[in-house]
Amino acid sequence: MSLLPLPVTSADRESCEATYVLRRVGEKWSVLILVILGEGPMGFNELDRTVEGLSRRILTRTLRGLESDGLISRTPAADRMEYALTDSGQSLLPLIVALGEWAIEHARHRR
Amino acid sequence: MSLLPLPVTSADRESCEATYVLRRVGEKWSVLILVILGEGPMGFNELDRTVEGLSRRILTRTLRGLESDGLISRTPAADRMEYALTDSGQSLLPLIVALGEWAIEHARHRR
DNA sequence: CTGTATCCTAGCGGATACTG
DNA sequence: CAGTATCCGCTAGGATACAG
Repeated sequence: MSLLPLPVTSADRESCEATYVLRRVGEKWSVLILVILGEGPMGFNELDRTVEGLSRRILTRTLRGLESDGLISRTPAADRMEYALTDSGQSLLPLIVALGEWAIEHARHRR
Repeated sequence: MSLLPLPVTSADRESCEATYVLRRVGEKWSVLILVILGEGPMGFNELDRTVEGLSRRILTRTLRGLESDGLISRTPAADRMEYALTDSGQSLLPLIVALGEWAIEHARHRR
């Protein structure tokens, strides 16, 4: 039995819900932000200071992307913006962590 | 207890084995190719015909990428090239499928 | 059958400076 | 504190044509 309809058409791809999550996961900082927020909500500047090498511009865009996918929430708190995982984001986290652990177990042989 | 060292430095990121897999998974066709090869080895043209909307150029690059990550093998067979999942690729597949299933369960609310 | 060569576009990622 | 405005380089993705 087959997981996929073969041949795979463009329409199949467009209709596939999986692609957008995969793209998001492939972004440079998204997963890191998700893992960090997995340890608790944070403000914008707190995130900015926590992740070295990430500019505010990119942080903003990354947060917006995660928010538009419903993975994190963005709520104004007293004197700061607070970012936190949504239930959706919470439920995705273990899968991402599993991917990370897989990668660590399988030493890369590239290059 | 924390999964991460906080703050996260650039060096932490560079040393993290997870990133390259995440990037690969985020590529447009990689996961699809992995899933297809999960059903059995295939030749180049077979793949080309199976996946509609994927040019030979991009197919070549995708295959090379997966190969350089050790996820698929590329062996000359009688009158064709044969691509197949490696053990490494086999072991990654369930995690990818899990991600796909997660995405299907959680209807996107974007846009 | 299995690619390569060329050329092009869009978008990610980033540096730097400015804003309410 | 939480962003925006500009500008810029790199590369993923693709169209099209050619090659051994």
